[in-house]
Amino acid sequence: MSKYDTLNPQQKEAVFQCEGPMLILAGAGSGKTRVLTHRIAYMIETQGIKPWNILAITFTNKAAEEMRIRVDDLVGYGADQIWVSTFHSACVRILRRYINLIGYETTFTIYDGDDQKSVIKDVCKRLEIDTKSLKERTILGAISSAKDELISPEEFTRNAGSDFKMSKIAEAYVEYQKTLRKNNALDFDDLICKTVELFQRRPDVLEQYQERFRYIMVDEYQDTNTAQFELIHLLAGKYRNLCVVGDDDQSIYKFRGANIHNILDFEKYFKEAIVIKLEQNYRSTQNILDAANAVIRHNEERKEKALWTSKGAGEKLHFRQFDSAYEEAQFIAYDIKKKDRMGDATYGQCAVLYRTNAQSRLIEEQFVQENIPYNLVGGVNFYSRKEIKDILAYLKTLDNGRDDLAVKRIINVPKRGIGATTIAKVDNYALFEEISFYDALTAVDRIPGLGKSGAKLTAFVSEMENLKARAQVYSLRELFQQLLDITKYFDYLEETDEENAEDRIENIEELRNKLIAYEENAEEPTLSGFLEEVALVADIDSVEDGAEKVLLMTLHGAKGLEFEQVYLAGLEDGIFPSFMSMMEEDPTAIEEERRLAYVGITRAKEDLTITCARMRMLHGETQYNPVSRFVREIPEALIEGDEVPSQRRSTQSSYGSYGTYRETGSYRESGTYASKTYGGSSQSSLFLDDSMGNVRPTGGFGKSTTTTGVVKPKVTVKPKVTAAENKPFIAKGVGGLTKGSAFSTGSLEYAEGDRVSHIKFGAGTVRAIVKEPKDYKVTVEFDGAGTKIMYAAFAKLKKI
DNA sequence: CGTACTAGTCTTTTT
DNA sequence: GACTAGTACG
Repeated sequence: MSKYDTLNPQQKEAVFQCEGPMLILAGAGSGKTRVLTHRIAYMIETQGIKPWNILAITFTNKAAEEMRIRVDDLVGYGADQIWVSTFHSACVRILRRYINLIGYETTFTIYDGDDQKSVIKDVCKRLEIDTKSLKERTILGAISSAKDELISPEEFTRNAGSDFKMSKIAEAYVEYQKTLRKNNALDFDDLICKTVELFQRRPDVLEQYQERFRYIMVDEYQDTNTAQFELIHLLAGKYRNLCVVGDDDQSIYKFRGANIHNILDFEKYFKEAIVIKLEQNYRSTQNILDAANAVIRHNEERKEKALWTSKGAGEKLHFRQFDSAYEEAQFIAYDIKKKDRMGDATYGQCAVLYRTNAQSRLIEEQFVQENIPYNLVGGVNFYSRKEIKDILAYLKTLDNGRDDLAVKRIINVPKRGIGATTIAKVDNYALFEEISFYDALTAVDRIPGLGKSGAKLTAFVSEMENLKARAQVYSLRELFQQLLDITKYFDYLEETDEENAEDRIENIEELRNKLIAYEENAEEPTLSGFLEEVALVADIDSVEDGAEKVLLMTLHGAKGLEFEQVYLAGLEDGIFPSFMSMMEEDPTAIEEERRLAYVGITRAKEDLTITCARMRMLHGETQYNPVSRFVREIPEALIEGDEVPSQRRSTQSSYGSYGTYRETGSYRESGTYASKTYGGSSQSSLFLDDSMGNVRPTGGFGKSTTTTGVVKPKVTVKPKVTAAENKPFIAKGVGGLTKGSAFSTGSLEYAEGDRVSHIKFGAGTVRAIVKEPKDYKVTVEFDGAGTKIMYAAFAKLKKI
């Protein structure tokens, strides 16, 4: 009896084949981690492969940790010699050693999103880029995509050609990269592409790592971007022992540069590759799998596969549609509470998944009210809180004086009477002398025009130098305490932000705990080491296992996890799939959303409850959404609960609510199906048609539909709710739903032949205007985007 | 130089 | 609606 006997035939095939390239297409819940860990064990125990020749790469620290633990369990010895690491931390480790070969210092700092933002802001100011017409986030997005694709500033500039916007972005990219280098800093994307650059420029270094990592395994391969792909291929280039595991159906990070073709075309790059499909699912019931399969089948771009299980059909999926997002949240809280009370499930077995972080709030409120313990993943990252960033900026300043951003952040926090003008003067001097901001501070007497402020700067510097000196002799936790003492940071919090001071101090204590934990666990604890660890954590990494708490998180956050009881909330067209994806002409945008739906469904082991709301508030607007198309893609026979308007009806009827919806929906520019923006008089058929499901009596609106103790809110079918009935009712609203619904037909300010502008497509000429019962249909020939037909109410065209 | 108010933006997802 | 950055004023 060996540990390998429990594997199924496909898993065995994957485990026993250690040499050469291999693609494992591992469906959700098919035991891929098991395969990877067993494969590692097999290599070491029976193939005599040295542990230090093995590299296993994952995307999150949590996944890496989990794999490490399981490998430790399986392999008696030497497991600690295996590199089990995320892309980012593996690269940091390599760069800390060799980045000096490509012009950085090995003490580089890592910039997070906020840091990037301040840099780009500064860059825009210097280059006099008008951030109204070219947003910072647009520029950063472009830079990030460029790096994902390994496009250098120079190449980007060449590609930009004479295009005004692109060449502006190119300028910004050049300047941004210069600034980072000057600050001896790398952003997240740099970590990957600088490593690639290192390998490309220094074949000797590459070879050293090729020799070291003779056996490479990559998890979640479908999420790799071009830079990561290149990195892996360079490393595996010599021995070609590359085993990638992934599921094209779970590729959900396109926006982050993930290239689904990395997995779809693996066999093209490695012709000799062995391909193994793992289709037996050990996680979910047949009903859940059938639902998942039914949904994902609608995607064109995928490798055909179908999950199956030896488990029984199990419970049917549950579907509930509510009048408001408030009631939806209420139901979820009640339902989970009921399961707990009835002994059907514990809180720790439940998870609520949603598309956007904003949706968590209502659910959280209900959980608080019902005293349900929960854990929220995501949202405002712990490390991006003000007080945490301040303390970290201090630590960075002590660790690496070259990080200008960090120094500027804390030079006047707590207040030291050092203002913007003084900082600007020092900055100018630093720029002129080509030294760091902090170095300029140490040469105060040479900076002209400082006046009295000079003394304040000197005081700050000696404070820092004092601490730096102590850092040499004291432990990290002692240094932490002295930092707090010397800066009187807690006093500062209490003076400036009385209300939240307690929470903020608590957060700092939490940071202290992390630092202490690091100091105790690390082999050779250093300040740099701690800052690095902190820089590379994801939200999901800090989720405690075994806590009896309901988990609340986005669908993205849930990938790789599983729960007995899963609630998918907000399954509405416009929320999930998102407006953004519905507006894209490119059909792959919806396919990506569908994969996300597939990920969501397959998280459930026993029970899946899908909910949605007819009406919800989003950035201050009331919005009406029909049931998500993804729900309609699930066969009726698998679902119970409220009626799901069928897919067939929605696609075949030319006048049905979905037909209308889709037609107009695809032309929407931005915002919502808000009462505010929707023109026309047919809103009742658009939004509240009872064919979409059951419309509940308006009287129950906002009030508790769930009477005490009874968890199942009854749904009464009402023949039809007219807009007139519905309108005043929305205007009143409950729970913050106070915005009125000012429906307006909106007369057109333009005519045929006029020049108009559109937020997304830019300038164009109106070719035709056709009046339709509920709106004007406008044909516009755009200068840069071709001819589009759109509804006036949605297009928000401006005459120019 | 620091504070208080206003305007603008945001909300798709994140290592 | 909430948060943040920018501006005007003391």
